Amino acid sequence: MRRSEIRGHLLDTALRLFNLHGYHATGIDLLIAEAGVAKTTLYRHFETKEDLILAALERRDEQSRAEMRIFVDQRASEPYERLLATFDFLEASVRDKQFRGCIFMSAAGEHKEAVDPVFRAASMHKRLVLAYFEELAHAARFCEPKRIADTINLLHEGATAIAQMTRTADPVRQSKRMAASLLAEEARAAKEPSARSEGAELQAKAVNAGGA
Amino acid sequence: MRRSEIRGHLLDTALRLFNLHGYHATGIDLLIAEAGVAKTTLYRHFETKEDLILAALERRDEQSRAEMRIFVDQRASEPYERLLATFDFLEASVRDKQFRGCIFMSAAGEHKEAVDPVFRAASMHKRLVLAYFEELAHAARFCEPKRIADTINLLHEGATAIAQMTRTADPVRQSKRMAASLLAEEARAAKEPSARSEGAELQAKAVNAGGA
DNA sequence: TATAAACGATACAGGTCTGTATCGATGTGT
DNA sequence: ACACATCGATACAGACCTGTATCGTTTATA
Repeated sequence: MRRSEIRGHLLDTALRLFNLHGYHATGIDLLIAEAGVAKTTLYRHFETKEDLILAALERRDEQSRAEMRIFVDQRASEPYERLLATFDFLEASVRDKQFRGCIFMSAAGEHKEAVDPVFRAASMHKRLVLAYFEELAHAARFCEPKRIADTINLLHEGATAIAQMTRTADPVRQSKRMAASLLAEEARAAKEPSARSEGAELQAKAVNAGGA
Repeated sequence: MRRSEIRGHLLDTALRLFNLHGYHATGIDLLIAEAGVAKTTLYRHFETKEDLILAALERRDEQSRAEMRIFVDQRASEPYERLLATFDFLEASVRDKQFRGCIFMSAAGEHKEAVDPVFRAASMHKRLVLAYFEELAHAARFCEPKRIADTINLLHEGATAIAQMTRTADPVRQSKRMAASLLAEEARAAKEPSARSEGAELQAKAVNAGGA
C-alpha cells in the first residue's frame, strides 16, 4: 500500500468500525488489525485517538454532504422537488445493510459535553446539512427558508432515529410524505391563503417523482 | 441506608451517570463512588454491568412513561389535545438542565447490534411509547391510529435528536406546530374528502397510502 | 546509489476496566 | 440475645485500553 493511501484507508476503516461498534467500543488494536497496519504507523498519522475520530468525522462530513448534493442534483431539477429528493438520498443511506444510525448522532451521544471537540464536530456537520436545506428552500422561493429548512431537518432526524431502531426504511418514506404535506400547506398559505390548489399539485408531482 | 433502598439508589445513580457520560464511559468505580456504596454491594444486586444497564433502562422506561401519562392526563382532557400535550411533556424533559438526549437512543447507539439485550431494551421502550401514541390516536377517533402514532413518534424523535445537538427546546415547539398542522390536515381530509381540489385529493391519497 | 523518512513487528509502560476474594462491622429477624 | 444475611473497605486478578520505545526493513527521492 502506498503511503499516500494509508491515511485515507485508516479513516475509512475507522469509520466502518465506529459505525459498527461505536467509538469507545472500537479499540486501537482492532482498528490496526482491520486496517492491516502497524500501531506506529497509525500514531504517526494521528497524535491521539481523538484526533483520529475528528479526522474521520471531517472526512465523512465532506463525503456525505458531497454525495447528497450530487444525488439530489441528479434526481431533481426543480428546487421544490430537490427538497423532497433529500429524503430519497436518506432512504438510500438507510437501506444500506451497514446502516446503524447516524454516526454524527452516535458521536454526540458518546461525547455529550457541549465543549467536547467530538461533539462540536458532530454539531458542525448538522449545521452544515441544515444550511444545505436552507439553500434548497431559498432556491424554492419559500418566504421563510430557515423555517422550511428546520422542518426538513426535523423530519430527517426523526426518520433516521426511528430507522436506527426499527432497521427499516419505512420511517424515511413516511417522513417524505409528511414533508410533502407540510410544504404543500406552506405553498397554499403563501400563495392563496383561502384557496389551495396549486400547492397541492406541486406536492403531488414531487411525491410521484421520487421512487427510490 | 436500608437495603431495600440501595437497589433503587444504585439505579438512579447509574441513570444519572449514563445520561451525563454514556454507558461505556461510566465505570463501575465511578458509579459506586457517586452512590457511596461498596463494590461488593453493587455486585450483590447486579451480576454484571449489563444487568445493571438493563435494570436501569427498565426502571427509566416505567418512570418516564408513567410520568408522561400523568402529565398528559392533567394537561388535556380531549384525546386530540392529549396527542399534542405529549409535546409539552417532551419540552419539559428537554428543558431540564441535565438533558443530554434520549438515554434509550444513546443506549442503542452504544449497543448497535440488533440482538444485543441493551439494544432490545431500548427498542422495547420505543415500541411502548409508540403504543401509547396509538392509544391516544385511537381515543381521538382517527381512522388510522397507527399512522397517526407513527407521525407523532417521528416528530418526537426528530425534535429530541435536534435538541440534543442544539441544547434548546425550540425544535420541540416546532415539532408540536408541525404535528398540529398535520393532524388538522388529517381531520379535514377525513371529514370532507371530496370537497377539495384534485391536487389535494392526490395528496391525501399519497399520505394515506403509507402505513408504516 | 545514497540518505532520510516511513513502514511493520513487537515489547512494554501505565492506567483503567470488570469482576472476585477476603474480612471485620452492621444490622435484622426470630 | 443469637444467627445470619448484608454492609463497607480493600486488595487483587486478569483483561483491555491508549500511547511509546525499539529496531530492522522497505520505499521514495535527490
